[in-house]
Parts: sequence; C-alpha cells; structure tokens
Amino acid sequence: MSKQELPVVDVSEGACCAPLAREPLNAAEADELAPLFKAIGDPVRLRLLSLIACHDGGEACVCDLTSAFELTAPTISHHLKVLKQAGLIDSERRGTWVYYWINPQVLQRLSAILGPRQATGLVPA
Amino acid sequence: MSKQELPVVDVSEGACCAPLAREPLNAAEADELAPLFKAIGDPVRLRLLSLIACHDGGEACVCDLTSAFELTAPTISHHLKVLKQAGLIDSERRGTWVYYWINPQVLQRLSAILGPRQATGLVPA
DNA sequence: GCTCTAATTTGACATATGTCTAAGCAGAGC
DNA sequence: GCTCTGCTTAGACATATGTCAAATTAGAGC
Repeated sequence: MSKQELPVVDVSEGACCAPLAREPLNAAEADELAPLFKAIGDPVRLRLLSLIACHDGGEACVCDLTSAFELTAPTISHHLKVLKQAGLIDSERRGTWVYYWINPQVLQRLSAILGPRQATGLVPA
Repeated sequence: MSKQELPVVDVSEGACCAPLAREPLNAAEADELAPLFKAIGDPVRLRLLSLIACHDGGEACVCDLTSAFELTAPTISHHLKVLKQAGLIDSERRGTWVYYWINPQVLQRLSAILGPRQATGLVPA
C-alpha cells in the first residue's frame, strides 16, 4: 500500500489551515490533529524528524539516524514507525537500506494551526 | 550521560526560532521542546487551548470550558494544569472563578519551529 | 459561623508508552 | 544455499497518562 500520497483525512476541510486561535476546534478536528502533535511530543522523535529533514538530499538512512542516539535499533525503528503512522514521514527500501524523508505539507499544516493568523489563502478576507 | 546536561535551556538560544528543518535539534533543545508538543498532543487539551484562545476577551472561566466537554471537572482541571505547567497558558483567580488565557509567544514559537523557513530575523542570511 | 458554588487535589484504576532483548525478515555477496 | 548486515516485529516490563469519585480548598452571601 502506498501511504505516500494518501491524504489520510480530509485535510482540506476544517482543521486544514485555520489557526487554533481563530475559532474553536471541534472534537473531530482535535481528534485528528492531536495525534500529530503527540507524535512530535517526544524528544527522540523530534530529533529524528529534524535529522531527517536536515539530512543531505532530504532523506536519511536508518543507520544514520540510529548512530545519533544512545538507543537500540528497535527503539529507533519504533519511533520511526510512530512518525510514519502519523503521516509525518515516509520511507522506502533501497537495497539493503531503508530511507526516510519528511512530509513537509503535514509539518507546514501543523505550523499554520499554531500560527497567529494567516489561513494560507483559504479564506480570502 | 551524554544525553542531556541541562534540564532547561535558554530559550533565546538555538531552539528559539530556527525551524526543525534547518539544522538538527540537539538533545537539549529536543528535551525542552517535546513537552510542549506533548502538552498539545491530546484532543481535550488542544480544544481547551483553542477555546481559551478564541474566548471573548482572550480569557475563559473554567466553568465555560468544563461545559464544553463531557468530562468531569477534575479531568478538565488536570488538563489545564498540564497546559499551564508547559507554559502554554496562565491563570488567575478572580473571586469565585478562575480565568485562563493563553501565552501567545509560546504558541508562536512552536509554530516557527515547525514552519518551513523564516528564522524570525535571527539569521539574516 | 454556616452553607453554597467553583475549582483543585488526592487516590485509584485501566490503558498507553518507551525501552529493551530475542527473534524474524530482506537483500547482498560469497 | 549460506551467511552477513540492516532493519523490523514480537514480547516483556516499568513507567506515564487520562479518567473518575471522593475529599479539600477558596470565596461569596447569608
């Protein structure tokens, strides 16, 4: 299955761009957004995300990531899985190695949710 | 041992504005930021934050908040405490009621961390 | 002082989470 | 086919988390 381009949820709807502070999130929006923040609510996963995002070519091999922590490979694998299931990153196997890259749109969306204003053009004033 | 040396980092330093994707977060920065994202990584707390931010006058009484959920008062109180301890909101008692308001700077900072670019003027490039 | 309401704290509980070890799977190279 | 390396899965375990009921604290009004 290709999780690569699946929107997962109707992103274009309510929780897409309107910032938190503009109108109250309803339960459904919150249920959809919270897991994303939860996924980055762990120091290891935050660093993983950052490492992947900053890595040369926009993608990183698991071996690069594992060596940056004092954690076992299964633990890193677990965190990568959490990030991937949240839709924040995606991956592909190439030969022996598995590469991960971030999904910039999701990150951008979260940024917009927290941002003070700017509905990213959805609502034209 | 090499994981973290300082529990709290000076916010004005690295983790202040530079987005995730610009340079890898170090362990200390991640340890400082992750709890903030974790705090909003819960649907109830996300909605609480949004409700408070959107409320008239920029602040909301606990009674207003409690009535928006099908949860007991202690549970709401717990979530508010988590948000407050994370620094996302603040509160004050006025007579019988307790009012909460958000700390916009913290929210803005998180937004900047996730944002694609814009170091908020830190590095001119 | 008494009581009423608003909110928090305490304690309990089931569930979720982060980590590890051990085992399994997938290619590469012999 | 065998083995080696890279990565994931499975299972176990201690700790953290979300929720509630009961008890407690804080003011307001009588």
